[in-house]
Amino acid sequence: MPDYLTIGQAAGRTGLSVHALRFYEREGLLASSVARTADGRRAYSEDDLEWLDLCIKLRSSGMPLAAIRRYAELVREGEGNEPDRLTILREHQQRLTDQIDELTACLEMISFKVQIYQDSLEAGTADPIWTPSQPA
Amino acid sequence: MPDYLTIGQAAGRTGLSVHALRFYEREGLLASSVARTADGRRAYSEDDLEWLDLCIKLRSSGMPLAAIRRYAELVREGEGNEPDRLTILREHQQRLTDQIDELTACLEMISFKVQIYQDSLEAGTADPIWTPSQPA
DNA sequence: CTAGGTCCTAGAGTCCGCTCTAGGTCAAAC
DNA sequence: GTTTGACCTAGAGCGGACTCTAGGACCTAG
Repeated sequence: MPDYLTIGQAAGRTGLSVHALRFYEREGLLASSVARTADGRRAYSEDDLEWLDLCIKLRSSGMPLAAIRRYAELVREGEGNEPDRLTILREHQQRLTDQIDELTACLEMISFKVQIYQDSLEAGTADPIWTPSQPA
Repeated sequence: MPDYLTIGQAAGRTGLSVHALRFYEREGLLASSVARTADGRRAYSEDDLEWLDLCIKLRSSGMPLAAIRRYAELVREGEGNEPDRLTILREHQQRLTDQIDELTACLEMISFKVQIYQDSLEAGTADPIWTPSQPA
């Protein structure tokens, strides 16, 4: 009896809402089905939580639910499809790298703008720096 | 007469769709209103395109349309609200930094998983590395 | 015994960011 | 002179990811 958690507790620990937990399950995002108590309530194991944490990381890095579902399906199918899983992960890895590069570029631009506004605000009161036609 | 572009050309140059260009305008995301030809067609200036590029960068880094609209409003209002603009930019800058950190963490996790799958696939054919209960 | 709290299911609703449609104008090409 | 193609407006529709509601079961405390 490796302590199981109720859906409410699982929500507390993962940061997902109770609704989202049920939703993820319905959507087939879980690698293995959540156990139920005698009266039909969900009982989350540590493994379930670990998997959920993976899902959260994948989601928060922009992987669509459909892709997570696909990955979960492969895991459910069991051994033998590791190359397919690897492909999914590597594709996401690539997207992630690209995304970080893009965000970094955006950050640079924003930082540049922030610097300019700051300088102008510090220098005098509201010195216009940008052309009137396109103050940014 | 600094050459103006039709909406189709503007779409080509920005990468936005014609629909999206009209949508952004309707949503008040533009800093200054796009000129019109005698017969009512949009005529985009270089300044318009520059502003659109800024919008695209802000969007692609996750700034919601509402925030871009707010920023555009401030710019339309003219000088005097630079501190407010700066605040919006700095908030986004912060979110961006956080987001990059988060993505970097996710990337590390994914890369770790990729490494493990790769090692196991290279070693023998499909060596299970993960506990049966939670193959990731 | 009843009020409150947590849980259940199925399905409807919401928000965001577009995307597409309908119905119409205009100009150039055939 | 009609067809093609780019443009116009207003507004409907869509996909993704939740989020919430309705209606009901069960348990615990007062």
